[in-house]
Amino acid sequence: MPATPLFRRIDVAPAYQKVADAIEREIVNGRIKPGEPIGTEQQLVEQFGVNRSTVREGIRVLEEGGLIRRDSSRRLQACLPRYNKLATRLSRALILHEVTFRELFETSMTLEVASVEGAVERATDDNIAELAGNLERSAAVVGNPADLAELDAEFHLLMAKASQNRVLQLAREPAAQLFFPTTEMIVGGVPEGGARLVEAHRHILDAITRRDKEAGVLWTRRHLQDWRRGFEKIASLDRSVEHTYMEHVYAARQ
Amino acid sequence: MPATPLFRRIDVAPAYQKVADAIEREIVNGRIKPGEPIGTEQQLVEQFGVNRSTVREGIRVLEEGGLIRRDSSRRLQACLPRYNKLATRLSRALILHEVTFRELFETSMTLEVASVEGAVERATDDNIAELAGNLERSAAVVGNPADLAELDAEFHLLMAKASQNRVLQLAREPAAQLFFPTTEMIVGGVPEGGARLVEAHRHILDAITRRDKEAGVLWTRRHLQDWRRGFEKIASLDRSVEHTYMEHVYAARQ
DNA sequence: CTTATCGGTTTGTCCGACAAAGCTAGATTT
DNA sequence: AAATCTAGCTTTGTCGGACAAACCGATAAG
Repeated sequence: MPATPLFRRIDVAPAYQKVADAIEREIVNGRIKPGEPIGTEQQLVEQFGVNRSTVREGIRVLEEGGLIRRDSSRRLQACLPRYNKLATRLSRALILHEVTFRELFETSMTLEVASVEGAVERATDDNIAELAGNLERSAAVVGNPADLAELDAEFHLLMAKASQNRVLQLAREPAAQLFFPTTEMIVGGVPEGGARLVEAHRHILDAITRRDKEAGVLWTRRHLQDWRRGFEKIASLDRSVEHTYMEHVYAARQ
Repeated sequence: MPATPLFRRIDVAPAYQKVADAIEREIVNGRIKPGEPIGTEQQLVEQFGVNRSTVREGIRVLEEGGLIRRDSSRRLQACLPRYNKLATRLSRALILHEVTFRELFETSMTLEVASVEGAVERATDDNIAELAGNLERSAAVVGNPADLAELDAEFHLLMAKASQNRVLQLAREPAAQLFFPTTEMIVGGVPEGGARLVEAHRHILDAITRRDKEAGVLWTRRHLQDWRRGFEKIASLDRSVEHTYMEHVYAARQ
């Protein structure tokens, strides 16, 4: 064998991958727009000249990647990758990498503060109405940790939406998916926890309405610091998210 | 038919999905550790009692999700989802959602500042050595926009790594993948652009070494503001990333 | 000790088939 | 004529079996 090979490994991507790539190209280039049909499996079989099993493997790849989906009648169509579907996989990755709540907290602090700053600058009346609706519902379930935790997650999601920054929305989602499920156990474990949470939301929304960035940031920080204090009463910030979930969150649900 | 149905649609996930879910569960809760073999397709066929085509569709789903991969000999094994593989999907999603460079810039500013703060607090000697190595190589190619752009992206990646915060590393990657490819055209288009970039990196690294957070943040902001000024000379911040890439980045490469 | 050879596995692909669910259009009822 | 029903066609999800190419391990030959 020559010291330097004359030919480099010729890379024959498997057929199902080529099928997936070909369809992906059409979508990413915009030749197939979101919502438009891709065609039936049989049509793809004819167009690509491969077996239906092969086509189906390619379809699974794209489906999991969020580029195509099946509509109500299971026909294939292109779609815009939904953030939270992708974020779910990222959250899973974070768990497997055994990140700690300290990392999660630090990053969420950064991203939530950025969210509120954006929201103060650019929230529309609709955004504010949505936040107000959330606040109202939260106030009504202040004694119910499970419902309140869900509404808390929604509040922060709406705040990110109000920032009108989709990159930020996307960036915060994986961390948020891991961060906010803990709210339930924290609110439940601290007396007055629910009331403090709603109070903080009220101040944040007020700051957004008055376009008062300083107040918005201040109350967001306080709100998250509250979370942190509550968390440290029941678990260590430096243990992995995975272990903590195993012991507290999942345990509580059984 | 009764006005309100007595039973709601029972949701039978397709078999390939159940296969994927079952394997995913084993990996996520640690019964199969990264690197461990999953078994051959035939074994999975026997264990799940479904057809091989069905198993293969499930495998595609997990493979695309980054939870399993095939080693050199194509045997299946569990693996840790690689951030940047997932980040690629997210970047694609951002393009399809037609985000603007303004959103990208704003979020990157937030995340890079958070990175440098973390790096100032927690960078190890190894991190600093890596950054110093990058700086040295950058200084050597200051006149070559393409190489310099690549090293710039690496510098910021190393900075995130030095923050010791994996959640932050993950959160910044999708934006970074879209943000930094533009550096080349900016450095190339502004006289002294390369020198200013290296100078900024030098100050940032210096601040990290001296644990001077204020200076680190200051120079990171300046560095990104430079990028922004350069960018605005050649394109609008408010146009979508997709269109801008079409016109500038891809065009320049042909 | 290296090279060559040869089964046995495993993957990637193909073919053909069928039940269940959805859709369509003609037939039937009101 | 409009609404409803029904039967047939289409499409998906799943299955069984098949085969070539690549890979692995071990044994035989140089």
